[in-house]
Amino acid sequence: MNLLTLTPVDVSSCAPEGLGARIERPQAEQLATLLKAIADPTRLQLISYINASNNAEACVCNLTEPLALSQPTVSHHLKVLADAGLIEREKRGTWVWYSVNQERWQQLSKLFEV
Amino acid sequence: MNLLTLTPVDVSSCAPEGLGARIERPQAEQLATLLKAIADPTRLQLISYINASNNAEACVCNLTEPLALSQPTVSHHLKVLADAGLIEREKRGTWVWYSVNQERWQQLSKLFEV
DNA sequence: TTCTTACATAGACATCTATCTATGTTCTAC
DNA sequence: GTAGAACATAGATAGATGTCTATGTAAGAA
Repeated sequence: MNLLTLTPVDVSSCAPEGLGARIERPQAEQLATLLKAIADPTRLQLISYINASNNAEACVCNLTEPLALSQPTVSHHLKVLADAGLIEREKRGTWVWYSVNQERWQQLSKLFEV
Repeated sequence: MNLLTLTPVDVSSCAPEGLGARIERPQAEQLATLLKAIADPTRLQLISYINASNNAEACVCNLTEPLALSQPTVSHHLKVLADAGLIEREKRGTWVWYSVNQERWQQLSKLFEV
């Protein structure tokens, strides 16, 4: 089974009332998949490092050293975040630049307004 | 190692600027522990079911049947949520009533205001 | 006391996941 | 076309986790 769905979950349509009303299993699983993407210390750091970078974007090579992780491991985590729609990927020459999808984070924020 | 720290993380002091500024490993691990508590479909359903109950509280016996899970499994998930400070426990007679810690959820909401 | 009900804890087990090394792919430069 | 740099993918492995059954604990009723 895939770690994450290929089409990122739309929080607002999948749980329009947040967690204030009963959500059924399929919606709960979609939300959990999205939340699992951020429920990891390395990925939280990646997000914060990208946000704190120039133009709020960073390439993989800028992230491996400060996190003291191998390049494939960082690539793996960035893929998880990208598959969840939380960050965006843009290839420019040999480099790949990642940036945070702000709209998506705002959706998440609303989910917790119980 | 414990699944969750015994003293629930204070989001606002551990990441005062949310994910807008670099967070270091210890803070990232604390936040991840908190987020892992909600990054599970069963626990998301539990939260929503508690919120949707009378007086926004529910006992274990009210939750096992609609979730089609064994009582120990439900107890386990409620413990994870309680240890993270996301729900509160109150024993009344033989029953144990769980309710959502609203303040804590608001803290979480602010975390995502990137 | 004894029984029953509601819940927690312990231990086992299958699955998931974070990390690594090794290798593939796609650019740029020469 | 060849070499090197940046990143992705594949496969392996140790550790984490969600679920269960079995059992313990505490409170009320008879």
